[in-house]
Amino acid sequence: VVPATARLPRSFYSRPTLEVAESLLGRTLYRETEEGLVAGRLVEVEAYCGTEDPASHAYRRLTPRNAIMFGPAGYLYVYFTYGMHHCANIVTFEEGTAGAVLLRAVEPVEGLDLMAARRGLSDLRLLAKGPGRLCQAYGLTRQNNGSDLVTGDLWVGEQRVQRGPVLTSMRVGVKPELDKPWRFFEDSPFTSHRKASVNLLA
DNA sequence: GACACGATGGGCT
DNA sequence: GCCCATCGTGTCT
Repeated sequence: VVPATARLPRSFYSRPTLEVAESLLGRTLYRETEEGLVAGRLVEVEAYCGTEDPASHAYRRLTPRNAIMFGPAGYLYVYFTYGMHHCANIVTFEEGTAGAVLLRAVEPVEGLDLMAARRGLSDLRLLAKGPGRLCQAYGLTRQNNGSDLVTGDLWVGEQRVQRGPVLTSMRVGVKPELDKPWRFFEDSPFTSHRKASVNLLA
């Protein structure tokens, strides 16, 4: 059952990246297409802080791939990696700062059959655990790069449901010397890399 | 043009 | 936990 909740306005995303990342946790990510509706509660995200963050794709300069991150907040940045996976981010902060929040995992809520069909498996815990799996479950590819979360077929609802405290850790897959404790997650069977859950901000 | 390298995930030990 | 497929992208020549 999809809760009757309005989508988040652009002003939600037009804030400092770490604030947006923390406050996205527990909110529901929706996508409605011809295939149907899928929804999942965000349980894991990571903040990437543009030209101030050597782990960000936007660290060096604006390029054709990362251009969307330099624009206004509330748009989707999707990139392709390892020859087979997509990762989706929500652009944050003010135009020109290139902040983004990587969507790493959701707890599936609605459209489980559609997610399972797109993923080619039915294990609930594996539908959207990890950024590549999340993109596959939502059907997101480079074609969705630049999608507007304020008006488009992908959006985040205002309602927030938290099943536990917001934990933080170093980010996943980032060289330690470049990293910051900018991963925000909930201890959940739907969160990836639970063993790497060192809370360095506590 | 050439080349090195992933903000990963599935399979196997 | 370890291995590695696979290809778009950025950077350098």
